[in-house]
Amino acid sequence: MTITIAAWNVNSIKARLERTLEWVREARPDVLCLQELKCEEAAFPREAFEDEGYNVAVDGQKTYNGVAVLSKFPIEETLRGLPGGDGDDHARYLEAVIAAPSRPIRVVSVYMPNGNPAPGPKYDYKLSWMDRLITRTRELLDYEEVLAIAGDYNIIPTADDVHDPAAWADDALFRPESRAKYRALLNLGLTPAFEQSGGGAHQYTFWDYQAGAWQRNNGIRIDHILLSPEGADRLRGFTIHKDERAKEKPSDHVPVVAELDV
DNA sequence: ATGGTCGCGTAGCGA
Repeated sequence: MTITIAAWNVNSIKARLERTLEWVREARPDVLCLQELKCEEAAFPREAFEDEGYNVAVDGQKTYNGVAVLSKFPIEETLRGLPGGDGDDHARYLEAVIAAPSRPIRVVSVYMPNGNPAPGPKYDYKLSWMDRLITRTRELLDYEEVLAIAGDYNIIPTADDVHDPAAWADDALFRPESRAKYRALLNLGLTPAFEQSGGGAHQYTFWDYQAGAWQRNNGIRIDHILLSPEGADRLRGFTIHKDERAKEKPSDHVPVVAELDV
């Protein structure tokens, strides 16, 4: 069977509810990982998605962050928050096993720290958060399952993934240490669905609200779906739903969708 | 042009 796994930073689920529901009705992803909910779990519009046929798991937070996993199939939540945080209470990591009819699929909704300004404490937090993700990913890869780690990584992987590399040289999303840490994550054995399905230059997933970034196509590619070997073997396609950015009251990110033959 | 836009929450921060 074919299933689709989507990731979307909605930049407030309350501000984006109608836009999100509309897209869900059109795209009907089997699994949807959401980021930047900007609300607590109790305030998440759970019923609206249940009415569309989805099970819902939420790790919410007031004002900032917040991640969710929605699935047409039953969800078993396996981990909420990355271990090793020493009091880190940011809602940025939600891991679950989806009981798809053919086989279980492990899915993680991730919202990586932005890290700006760099250098500084926020950048240190980003890099240490990535170290914690690397540690957890090692454990997950040992399971040898179909695994998708999907979301807003706040990482521009290469100079092909930004309109103006020079302008972003000192940004936390593009600095060498950030990109090296991202490569270290991939080198554990994860495959980006984007690259596996052909990749390409200047395929953006985010355009700033400011300075006419969308109109000028001043974008960056920072939303990624990373697959275990068992997942990468089954990848059949990857799509960036760029049209969402042109609609009324859009998120600054657009959905990305991986299609797997499981 | 040394800003520019959103969302939250109702000032100023985060992105």
